[in-house]
Amino acid sequence: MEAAKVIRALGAMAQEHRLAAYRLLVQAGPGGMPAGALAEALGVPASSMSFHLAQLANAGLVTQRRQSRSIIYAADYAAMNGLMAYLTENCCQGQACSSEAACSPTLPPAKDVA
Amino acid sequence: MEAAKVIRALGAMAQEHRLAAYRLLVQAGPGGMPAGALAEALGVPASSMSFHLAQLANAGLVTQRRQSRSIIYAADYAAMNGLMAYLTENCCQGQACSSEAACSPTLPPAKDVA
DNA sequence: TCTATATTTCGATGATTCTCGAATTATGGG
DNA sequence: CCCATAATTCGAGAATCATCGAAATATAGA
Repeated sequence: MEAAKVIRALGAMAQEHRLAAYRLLVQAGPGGMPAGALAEALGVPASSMSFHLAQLANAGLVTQRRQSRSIIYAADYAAMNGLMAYLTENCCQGQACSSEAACSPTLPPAKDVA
Repeated sequence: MEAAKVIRALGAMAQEHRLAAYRLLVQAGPGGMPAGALAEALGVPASSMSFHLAQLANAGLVTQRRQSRSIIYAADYAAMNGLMAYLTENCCQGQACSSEAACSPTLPPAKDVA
């Protein structure tokens, strides 16, 4: 994932309603959720929700498909993986950066691989 | 890490110069880099760089310490770990979300843990 | 103290973002 | 065709962000 796309993805998530919406979509799974349900769940006017969903979609973090009168949004897991991979590689010294392996503050003491 | 802090961290990284600066700081390691070196490396005026570094510091992503006439910035790995942990837990269904274990688009077929 | 270096703060400007009601588009049913 | 539902687009306002030169602050050395 190139830097420009990463910046758009980060910017898309850096907003209260959008982060909340994305979290709901992750919970919802591949089935996704209609825009209206998200708006109601977050207590946001439909037009505002639409604005935020467009940002998420533009950043490639969510997909949209029409189903009858509703438009169903769903989290795009591949995009999230790409973002996590970028951050892990570029912002965590390539460490696995999670509970199992915390970002080491410096390079490993010795190159035990070479 | 609570949502508000996550949003500030995401917003701090969602900018070309700031993402680039943070990457340089990660590469630099715990020793960090002085503000001027970052400004020069990125080709940004000192006052602009200072503005961006303040954002990163405010988000808790970097620390600053004075060393003689320079102010040394360094990546705060704990903050990055917290951010990654939040994203992994809330945006990846708790999967390890990295090369070794891609975010599964849905819950595992069976609960082989229980 | 005077001067040079390193950085931040101030101030002004332009650009982007967020919000939300009103109007518009798309779909489905009678 | 008409009406209701679901969503988006439009338009205007407020708020925040990004940029950068000039001025201010802090440190160090002669």
